[in-house]
Amino acid sequence: MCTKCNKGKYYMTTAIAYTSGKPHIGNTYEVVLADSIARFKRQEGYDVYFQTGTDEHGQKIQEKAEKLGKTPKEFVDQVAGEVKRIWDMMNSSYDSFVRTTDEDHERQVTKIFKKLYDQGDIYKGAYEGMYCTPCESFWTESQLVDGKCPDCGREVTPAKEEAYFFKMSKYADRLIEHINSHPEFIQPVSRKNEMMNNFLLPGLQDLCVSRTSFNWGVVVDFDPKHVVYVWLDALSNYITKIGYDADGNSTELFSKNWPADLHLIGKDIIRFHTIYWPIFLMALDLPLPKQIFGHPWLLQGGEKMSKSKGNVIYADDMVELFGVDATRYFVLHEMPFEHDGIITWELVVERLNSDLANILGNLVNRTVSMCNKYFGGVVAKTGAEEAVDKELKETATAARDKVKAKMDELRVADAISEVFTVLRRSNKYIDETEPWVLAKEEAKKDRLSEVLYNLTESITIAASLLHSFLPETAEKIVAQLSTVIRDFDNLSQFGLYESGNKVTEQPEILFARLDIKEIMEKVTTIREKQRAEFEEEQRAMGEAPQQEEDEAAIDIEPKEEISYDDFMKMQFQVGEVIACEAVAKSKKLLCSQVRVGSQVKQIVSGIRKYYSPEEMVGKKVMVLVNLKPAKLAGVLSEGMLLCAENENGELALLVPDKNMPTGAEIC
RNA sequence: CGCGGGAUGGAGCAGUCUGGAAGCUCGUCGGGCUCAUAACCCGAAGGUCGCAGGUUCAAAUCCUGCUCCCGCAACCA
Repeated sequence: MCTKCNKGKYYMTTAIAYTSGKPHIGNTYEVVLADSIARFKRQEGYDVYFQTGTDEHGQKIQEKAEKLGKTPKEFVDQVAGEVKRIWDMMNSSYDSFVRTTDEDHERQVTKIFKKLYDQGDIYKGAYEGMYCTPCESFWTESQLVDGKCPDCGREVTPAKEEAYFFKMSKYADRLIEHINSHPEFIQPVSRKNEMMNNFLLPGLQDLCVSRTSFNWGVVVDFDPKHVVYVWLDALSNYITKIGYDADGNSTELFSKNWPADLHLIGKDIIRFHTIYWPIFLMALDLPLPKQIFGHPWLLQGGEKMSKSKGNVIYADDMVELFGVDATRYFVLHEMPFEHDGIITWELVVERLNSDLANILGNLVNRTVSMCNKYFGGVVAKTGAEEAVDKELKETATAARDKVKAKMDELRVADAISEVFTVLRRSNKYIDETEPWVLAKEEAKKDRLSEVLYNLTESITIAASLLHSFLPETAEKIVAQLSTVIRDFDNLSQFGLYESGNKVTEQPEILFARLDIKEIMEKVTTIREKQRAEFEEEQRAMGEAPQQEEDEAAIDIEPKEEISYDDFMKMQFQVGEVIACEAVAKSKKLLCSQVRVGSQVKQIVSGIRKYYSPEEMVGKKVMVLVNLKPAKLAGVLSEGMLLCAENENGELALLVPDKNMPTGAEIC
């Protein structure tokens, strides 16, 4: 009956995790999602090849390793080990774990780069832009903040640097045509417009595909001061690791599996996967992947997780508190298809209690208990059917196709809900049939047996469908029922549970109910531990540890020493904001009329996010008066309002501690 | 006027393409049941579907304008 391996191959990948640090639960979500899809496809009968791994090159990694006093390789070895450990802990059933520092991968990337260069798709040119010398970074005009380096706020100068470029525009029309004729290519569909309108239709610029500012990467063999742009390097993993060879000696694994059926990625890197990657593939004369799904993010209480905010949730901690399957359940079920999902400890506990403990665990437990109590554990079909059975059977047998339909659309959360529909219906069935009432009359013994058989059968079907999502739990359930996970093909039939089987005598609690208070106490401990680790890391990197949560100390790059005369060149005065309005063309800027002494200056500042025009009016502020006027977003600005800035870029205006008249000199 | 997404009972979401009695899960309240993990089942309360106009017999859904939130804006991966 098994149809294994007759539906053809299914090659799927996750994005490879960037090894700049330990992945949090949001990153882990991706591999769990991929794993559930892989498992489901296998169950359906596809020959699945599932690849994941780590992206280990790049400037960030090099810098971080340096700060920690390690070689980049030592550093990525450690992080990649962590990633793999977490992926394994989550029970991900990948077939291949690629690392971009793998020798075979690096060799192929070198060859691919050369091939593209030889055929003229990559050419040597010069990158021109605004350069911030201390930060060693190029910025585009649009990235500059008030015409200055967005990182450090210092002046930037026009500069030129030798670099290799990829002729993106050459393939743009073909890509547009492909995307238009393959509506399933970019998922969710709403992303398609974003890519088209923002990037493809305005015209693609050639992409700079080499770097000289650091060397932790794949070296360009014919021009060794360049390393290959990390994205060209990273994206290639999807073909190199399954055996692509740029010289035409690709392996059988490659010819069998390419093109990929699914690239599962985060919504932040859709551009790289739906524009650059397909174009690289066209240049290599390879077919394009069939589908790219940019999944949403898991946000901690609506905010991005970040170590400095101290709100990171790690898979380790969740598994320790809830177990692997509960963690898998939460991320899979709580993640909507189109937009970001929210995770908080409270929500996890709520979901776990209501769904896993109450609906699923308790159903199995009460069913097994009744089998033992009334029939010594033996589950027998007697044929004593009643009308009420019909709906239960229909719900159970319809579930498989419903789950499949949702999975085909990659709506994993909805697929799980379909299984829970069966479980909810089963709980209701118990109430409808009232086995404890039947048990009181000897004459109704057959009916009682039939009822318990129907329940056991429904649970077996549900557990089999749950196997892709909660593999351990599904196995535990069928073990308690003394049966096995049923073949996919047989899940639309009712009554295959072997009559006369004996279920376990001591049903183990699948998911214990949790007390939110106890969990939150443990969470406090976890947070403290995290904070300590974060501070230690900061110390190891030679940076000052943060003080109190709300009073962090910040060190900035020391600037050149200046003389008193230099200081005196700057004219600071107290000003009073007499009018203020938002700059229409911009989102960040406010335009204030500031009275300084007897004159009024128009000053534009990037503080709209932190101050409303209304609250600005009447404020006494500190003004740098003799700054050369400049136009910001087309509006003339004749000075600067002084602000303090914290590590999150939040701004606070400086105001005099005591009341001072407008025009008072600040010295 | 840069591009795009969102706003639906206390919370999280579906429904919007293809107009036709406002739905799901959680929470709250009331009831039932006792096989079970204080679990399960039934019922109830609770919403001007962001705001303002318009089209229509009929609008959460279509059109126009507005407000607020969130992404992206191309070499930070």
